Amino acid sequence: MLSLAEENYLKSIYHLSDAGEKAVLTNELAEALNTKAASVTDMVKKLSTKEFISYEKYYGVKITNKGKSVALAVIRKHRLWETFLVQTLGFKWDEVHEVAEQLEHIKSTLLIEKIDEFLGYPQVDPHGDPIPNAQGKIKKLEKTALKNLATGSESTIVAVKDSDSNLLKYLEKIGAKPGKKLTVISKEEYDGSLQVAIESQHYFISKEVSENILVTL
Amino acid sequence: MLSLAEENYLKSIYHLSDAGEKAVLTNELAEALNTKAASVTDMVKKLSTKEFISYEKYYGVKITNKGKSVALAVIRKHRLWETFLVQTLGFKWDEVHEVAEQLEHIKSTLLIEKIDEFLGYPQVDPHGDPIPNAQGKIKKLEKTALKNLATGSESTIVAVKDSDSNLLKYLEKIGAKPGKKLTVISKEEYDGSLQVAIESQHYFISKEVSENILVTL
DNA sequence: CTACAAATTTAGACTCACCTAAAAAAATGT
DNA sequence: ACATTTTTTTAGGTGAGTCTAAATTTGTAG
Repeated sequence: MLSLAEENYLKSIYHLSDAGEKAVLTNELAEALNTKAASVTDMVKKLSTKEFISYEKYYGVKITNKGKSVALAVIRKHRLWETFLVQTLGFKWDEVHEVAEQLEHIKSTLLIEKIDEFLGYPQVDPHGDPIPNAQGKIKKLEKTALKNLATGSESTIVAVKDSDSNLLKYLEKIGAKPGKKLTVISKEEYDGSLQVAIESQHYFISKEVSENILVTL
Repeated sequence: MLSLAEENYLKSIYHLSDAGEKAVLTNELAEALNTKAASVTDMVKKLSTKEFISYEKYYGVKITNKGKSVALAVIRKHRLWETFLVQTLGFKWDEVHEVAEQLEHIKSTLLIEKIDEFLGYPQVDPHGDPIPNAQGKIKKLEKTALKNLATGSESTIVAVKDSDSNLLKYLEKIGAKPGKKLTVISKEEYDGSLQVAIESQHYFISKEVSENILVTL
């Protein structure tokens, strides 16, 4: 059974390596985990002998498939808990991270499968990040800012980048929640604002706001 | 901030001392916490200097008010999580303990208050144990086995003692769930069986079953 | 190519929570 | 009352995960 620290290292390595694409350096990891390089070296040796990563002195670490599957399980739990906190308990999505960091380490496959079921098998968390399935498969979706869309294009809201609570309230009011469909009616060249339709209601959206809404086609 | 181990010690001390009534001995604690007496002595010294308990060599420990409030906060979380697991996620109440042992250590007052609200401020957990409020006050209720009731008395089901899944299924079928009202219609002296009404339906209940249903007047 | 800077590793130490074995105190039986 | 048993404490040690300071390796600029 992996310790809390080991799980956190693997999660960070997974993220910093872009899902295992590139190697991760000691200092990057130390920074991400709020610890010192010397501590990272120690832990990295341990994870290496356990074959969750491969480690070459002075060249950084690469995550193995074994390591990836641990990382993805933790990420799955993190994102499901975040979704639960927001959808079920009414947390604002900028309040959930810290708690989810704790909940992601609860050991019980039954629990997380029940939460998944209870939430109706969501595909993305409240930040719009995809939730790995029980086998660790991620369905990755192309996210782009609303402002990049062409006139006439249809898309689905996936997340909001900023966590300003005025913005959140405004979006709440116009029904711009993750999952909602959205069509770009027109764009104003001179100020970057645009007109959109959400459930056949039309709204004007400023350039600033349109940069903070993430959508998928 | 208290460590996981410290919280577990305080919780055990609280329980073993009958809510702080009597002193707890080193060996009792070692047994309850699955550890060795020598380890208990160490920890008990630490908790004592932090004033969560008072400790007198060879005479055991007594929990202080400060210690009680920590213990009650942990117990509150444990019981709310158990209630959540059973009521919301459909766990059987004999499957929840291990997971709740982990969840009770999640640090977030907001989270536990939201869970409490979501559950509708339950008074007892699925085992019929009372849930302390946010201030640590426990409303204790007189529990007794159904078999002890006199003919004609009305009561509310509070919990089921046994965790036999056939029993649980049977009780499910006749609607004998915690919270349900129940009236004793008649008692048979020769075999201890009794007839009860649950929501104006009448059922025969054997002596064995009546020993496993806990009620409150 | 060499000297310096930056990144990384090693060495040694700390805290936490646990352990075993031995010593000490308290409880018990006759 | 005293010897034996039981309980508890002390002493010393372990592993996990962290730290600082020093040593080493790698990268870079002239």
